[in-house]
Amino acid sequence: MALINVSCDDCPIHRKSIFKGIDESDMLDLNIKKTCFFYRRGQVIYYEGKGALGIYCVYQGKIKVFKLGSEGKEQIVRVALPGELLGLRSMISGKPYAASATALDDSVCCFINKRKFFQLTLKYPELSQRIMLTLSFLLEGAENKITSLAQKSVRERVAETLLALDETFRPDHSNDGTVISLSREDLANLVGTATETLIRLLSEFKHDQLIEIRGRKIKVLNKKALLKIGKAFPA
Amino acid sequence: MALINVSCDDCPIHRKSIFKGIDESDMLDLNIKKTCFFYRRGQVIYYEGKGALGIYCVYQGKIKVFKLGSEGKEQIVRVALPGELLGLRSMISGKPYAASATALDDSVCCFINKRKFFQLTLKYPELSQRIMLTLSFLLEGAENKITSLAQKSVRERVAETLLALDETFRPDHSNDGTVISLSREDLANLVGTATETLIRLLSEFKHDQLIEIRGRKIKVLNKKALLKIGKAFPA
DNA sequence: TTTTTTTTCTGACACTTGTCATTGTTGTTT
DNA sequence: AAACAACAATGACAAGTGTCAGAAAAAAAA
Repeated sequence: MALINVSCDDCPIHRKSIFKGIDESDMLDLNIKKTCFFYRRGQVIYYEGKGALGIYCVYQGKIKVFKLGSEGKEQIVRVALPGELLGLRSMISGKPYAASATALDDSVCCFINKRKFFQLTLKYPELSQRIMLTLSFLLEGAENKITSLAQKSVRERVAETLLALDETFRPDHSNDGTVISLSREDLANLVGTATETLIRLLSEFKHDQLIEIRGRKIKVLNKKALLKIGKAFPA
Repeated sequence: MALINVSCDDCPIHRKSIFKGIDESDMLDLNIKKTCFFYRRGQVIYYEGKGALGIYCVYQGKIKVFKLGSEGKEQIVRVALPGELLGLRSMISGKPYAASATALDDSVCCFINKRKFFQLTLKYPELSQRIMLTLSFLLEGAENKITSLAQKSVRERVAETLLALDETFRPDHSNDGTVISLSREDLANLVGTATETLIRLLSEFKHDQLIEIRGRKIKVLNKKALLKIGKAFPA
């Protein structure tokens, strides 16, 4: 982890982030007050159990947010991409982080102080509104995941997860060429299964030409078939 | 379902609900504008997929909030008790309900119009704050449930769920005498397992004197042992 | 009450999934 | 480049869990 300097002006997403619509002057101030960090793959942004002093805004890269189960196994709760916030819930509740966050790729995250953030919410009511929307969105995703974990087979969940990742990791507006690059262990921890089981199912999907595997890179070839296996509705 | 008239003054929880701190006059107005419904056990408050016109505030009873899986099986996402809100997320996001809600006991819920509600949030910023807290709380619960479903055995989850219900259903300040009264099917749908499996585990726990079963009523006898089985941390 | 329906419970069995052990492969370091 | 470490893949096996079928018990209706 190292300090780095990136400007909100260059931020690829700030016009789409929850900060859109903020005055020029406040944006400049935010730009100065924030602290940006560069994280190499595998490095930790924050640990479960630690106190939250503010939020992180993902500027670049991919961040996995996970909880540790009673046996020490990671359960990935979500993967955060540029423009998304980390630690929102803990900042709001004032309680310690309920999950840890580490970088899946080399990443940059900007830290925004709690006080600064709450100042902005006071000035911009639409910011509060957008936070509620963000939380609602996360909650909906979490409840879908609960239903999936409780009722679907691992096979179904793997198909579902591959499709979701294919969608999430897709570069803007590109129609093809999405490549999922995660360790098998991370993928398994996202699906909620043992690494070996995940690998077996990937092999099966590969054999059936539903996906293409090159090292740790996975490419979805047959969405329709995966949709059917995952018993999911088309996005 | 039938119209009924209950007053916020008599509301057993309004001093603890998110509406605490609202002016007398606004409270009176809310009291008039709200619509209260009485639901007999099993009756529906709202259906997944329908549009949300406002929120419901639980006044009395127990409400199960559930999603339907791809095979039509219910997954209970949470059980809402007096003072809690139903449909908050859909009202905020403006999207259709992502879950259905039905009464587990004879219950009373008060409906508050979307417009009225947003009026109040504009006047009382602390209300927005409390909504965010509520959403954060729900999200934390959901993420814990994800980890539990992904990593724990059914046996562990049954123990965990029994303890959680014992806590949730406990009458205020009473130290003993909590009785869980749910159908086996609902319990199974809460735990995320087949009804038969749940019943077998209940029989086992009963045999080991961890719980007492009288019809559909379950009483926790040995919390410590259940905690150990559930690999949970003491509340 | 008696009858009917619903719910709970038990048994048998198959199959999905996790665990352990081993080998092959990829990528990193010296 | 060789040596090493990390990761990916496969096999064998046991245990947990879901499904189906049917009996017992409880609740609801007549």
